[in-house]
Amino acid sequence: MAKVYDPSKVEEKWYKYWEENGFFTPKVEPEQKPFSIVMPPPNVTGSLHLGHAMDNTLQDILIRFKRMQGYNTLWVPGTDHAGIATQARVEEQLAKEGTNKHELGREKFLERVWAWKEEYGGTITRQLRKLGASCDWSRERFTMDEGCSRAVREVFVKLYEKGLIYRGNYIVNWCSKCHTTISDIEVEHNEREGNLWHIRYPAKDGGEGVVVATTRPETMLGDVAVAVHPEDERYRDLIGKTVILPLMNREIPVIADEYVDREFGTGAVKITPAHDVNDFEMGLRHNLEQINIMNSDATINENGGKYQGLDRYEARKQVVKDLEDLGLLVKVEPHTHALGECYRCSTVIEPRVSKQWFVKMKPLAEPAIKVVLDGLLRFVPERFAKIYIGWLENIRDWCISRQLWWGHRIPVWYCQDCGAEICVKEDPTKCPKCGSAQLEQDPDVLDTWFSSALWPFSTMGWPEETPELKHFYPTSVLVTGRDIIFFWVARMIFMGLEFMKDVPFHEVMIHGLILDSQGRKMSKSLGNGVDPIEVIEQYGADTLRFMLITGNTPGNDLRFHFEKLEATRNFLNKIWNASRYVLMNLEDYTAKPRGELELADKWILSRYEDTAQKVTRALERYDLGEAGRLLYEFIWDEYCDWYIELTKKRLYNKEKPEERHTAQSVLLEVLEGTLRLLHPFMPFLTEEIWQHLPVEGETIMLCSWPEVSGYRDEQAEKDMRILMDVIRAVRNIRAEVNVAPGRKADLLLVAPQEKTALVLEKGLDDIRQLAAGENITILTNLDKKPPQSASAVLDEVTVYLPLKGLLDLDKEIAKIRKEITAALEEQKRLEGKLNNPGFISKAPAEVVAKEKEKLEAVLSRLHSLKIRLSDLSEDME
RNA sequence: GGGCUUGUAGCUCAGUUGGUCAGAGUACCGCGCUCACAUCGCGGGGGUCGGAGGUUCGAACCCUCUCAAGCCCA
Repeated sequence: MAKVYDPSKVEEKWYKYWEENGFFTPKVEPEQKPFSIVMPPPNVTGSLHLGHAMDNTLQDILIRFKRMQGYNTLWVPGTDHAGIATQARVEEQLAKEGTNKHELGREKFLERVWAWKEEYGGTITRQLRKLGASCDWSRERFTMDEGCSRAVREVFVKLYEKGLIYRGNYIVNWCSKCHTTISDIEVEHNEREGNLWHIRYPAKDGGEGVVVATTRPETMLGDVAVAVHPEDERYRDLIGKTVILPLMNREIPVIADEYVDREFGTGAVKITPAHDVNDFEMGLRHNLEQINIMNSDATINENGGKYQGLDRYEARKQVVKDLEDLGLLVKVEPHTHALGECYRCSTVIEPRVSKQWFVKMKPLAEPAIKVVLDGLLRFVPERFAKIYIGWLENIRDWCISRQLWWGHRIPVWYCQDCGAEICVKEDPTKCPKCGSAQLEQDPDVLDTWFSSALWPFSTMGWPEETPELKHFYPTSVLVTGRDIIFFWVARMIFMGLEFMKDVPFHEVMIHGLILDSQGRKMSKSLGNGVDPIEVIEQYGADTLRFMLITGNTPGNDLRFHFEKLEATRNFLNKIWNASRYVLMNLEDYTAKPRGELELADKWILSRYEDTAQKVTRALERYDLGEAGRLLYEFIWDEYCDWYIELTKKRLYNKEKPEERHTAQSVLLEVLEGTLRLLHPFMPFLTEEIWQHLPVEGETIMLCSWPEVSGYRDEQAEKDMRILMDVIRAVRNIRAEVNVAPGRKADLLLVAPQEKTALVLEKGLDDIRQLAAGENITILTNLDKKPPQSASAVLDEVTVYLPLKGLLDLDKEIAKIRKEITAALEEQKRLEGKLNNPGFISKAPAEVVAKEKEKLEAVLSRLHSLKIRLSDLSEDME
């Protein structure tokens, strides 16, 4: 084995081994307990980013953990057809070729998209393999594949028949660049600098009229009214009057509506029902006309008079200029306001009235709220449940039609003869009403999230009643980022409840985002993104995985630092080298019952057991960071820094083969168990090492999870602590008085308690080795004054390191005095506590006992310190 | 405007239901290439736990207010 672990040499090999041997692919075993996850399908257009890397690492850890625990484990991977994104890619391609989708025609265009998907769509799934994801690729799905499409069709038709899908003329969010409608949650609101233009609308009767304030002067071309608050004194007389819309010279009424905010602007607001959501609703209340003044590319249309053909922002400039010329522009003031932008391309959204398909949300939302309130579906961390519920309680109908070609086509046909609307599972050939064959299918496709909402059951074969569906649905847990709770999580829940009559998963584990080192979101525009594949190439997948899940707590964001990666890589290397040590000393090892255990053996076995228990518990409550931390501490601080060192004397002494064998056996047992605990986190490293170990089996990933045996040896842990404290104390003294590490030193250890002395006696060799001691004397009672020494006073032991005239007495005395002061303070604090009747009567007995123990320890130490001080003082004389 | 999260050592973060809590990694300082590892070992300095008040025998941890940063929704 090399001195340094090189992940690039082993990762690909093991992944291939696992995948080719079908280790990721479960057989459906109805009598076994199932554990299943559906992977949030990344966009086919995408490549892996750190968010995916973290999300899938979390899932892989859970899956590998449960697999080892013996669950029948299924992790379904797949990709999403990503309507807008994918279509845009192909359109770009066509543009380069000097053509466009309209020249190609719908059918040919879709062929191109499929071809594109075949060629580039595999990128992200290849990258997931590099990450080590143990998902079942034999069940990989795509939201546009045959099965998923059938599910979409089934769901649409059923919802339609139930009256939950309808077509209506409403104001929707239009992206003039993507050229499609988007749903409310696909709109991002960002603060932008703008102006508030104050414009006078003169009265028809020649009066002053009214001044309105607006952030969008160009929309006045579509104004149909001016609204004021009914109780606004300023405008009371105007209500019901008519004003003249400048530029268009249209007569429009002044109406009263409570929606108007008197404080904002002038208190009078222009009403453009076709281009503003609130105006739209007010328009319905007052039965106002909707005048659409824009084309789909956000240029002014024929309803905009002389402004026709201008882009909306050009039109704005022109309108403002013309108003100014007319003397109707009263004032302009700077104003920041939230603008709706397209989540994909950041183009400012244009509210627009058009005929779209909607899902009626109220009836679907109610049960989705209930399952969470009833605890049938749990969010981890819990606080995300509130966000989820809050959203569903205020939900508006879901606009599901998109003006794209790539996606699930809306399964509705219109009879060209009788006008019938036909929605059926199989494509119709003639109108069921009039028999006409003149049918035309709706040109739009469905929102991509419509199909992903079905993911938990569509991937398992629904609407067929497959064995997978029966066994693995509901899935166990969904792991995803908090940014798609609305887009995806909520929709899966109500669809699952509606069509499977059961939740799609029992728990939702929400994790945070990955930020750059300065705490900013990673984004293309900032150029601060980090490519996980490059990280994997440089540091290995295990290092990336471990780094992504440690150092933070569930639900919180994580800052990405290369220093953290390096620290993790070093940890991997540490494990590698600890394993090397074990392996190098295992040549003559044979598995047979071992002899008597030493204190160190009992100690490490007990610590291992404790670690295994805590790691298991942490994983079960989805606290993966904590589990990783526990393993880090156990491996580095306990197994490497102490246990390995403590075994050296036995391993390097071949004269006592039995003792050597015992050490080998415990080293191996603990290492092997620890590797299994570590495997979900670092699949590649653990497999590579495990394969070198003298153990049975095909792969570590199918080994059983270390069972909790309940073995703990409190006494061993306590005794070991004494030994460790003494060793640390000696090292400390040596460093303080500058005794070269290589130089041996004599030691005098005084332990008043017989049992403590016995522990030291037994640990003599260990102290000698780890503290570089030469002649070590252990006494229970110091009958004569010790030689000139540097010393350390512990609770149960006083350590002397004789220094034959080298000692700086002043310094030593000062040190002891300082310690006495500290000890006295602690004594005071503890006594104060124990003399407090409130504490004695109200605190639990264990706590009181603990404090008493502490006091005794302090008193004992204080006693030793005083003796020490008087001895030193005598030396001074 | 409503809601959520965060504010603990120079930096990045832990701190499970209030009682060895004041921690880890990193950075920094000393000493060491001892036959697993210098991607290392040993030792060390460093924080009035954002601020104020309250509950309690006892608060980084619970309550109120307040300041700061970020996110979501309107």
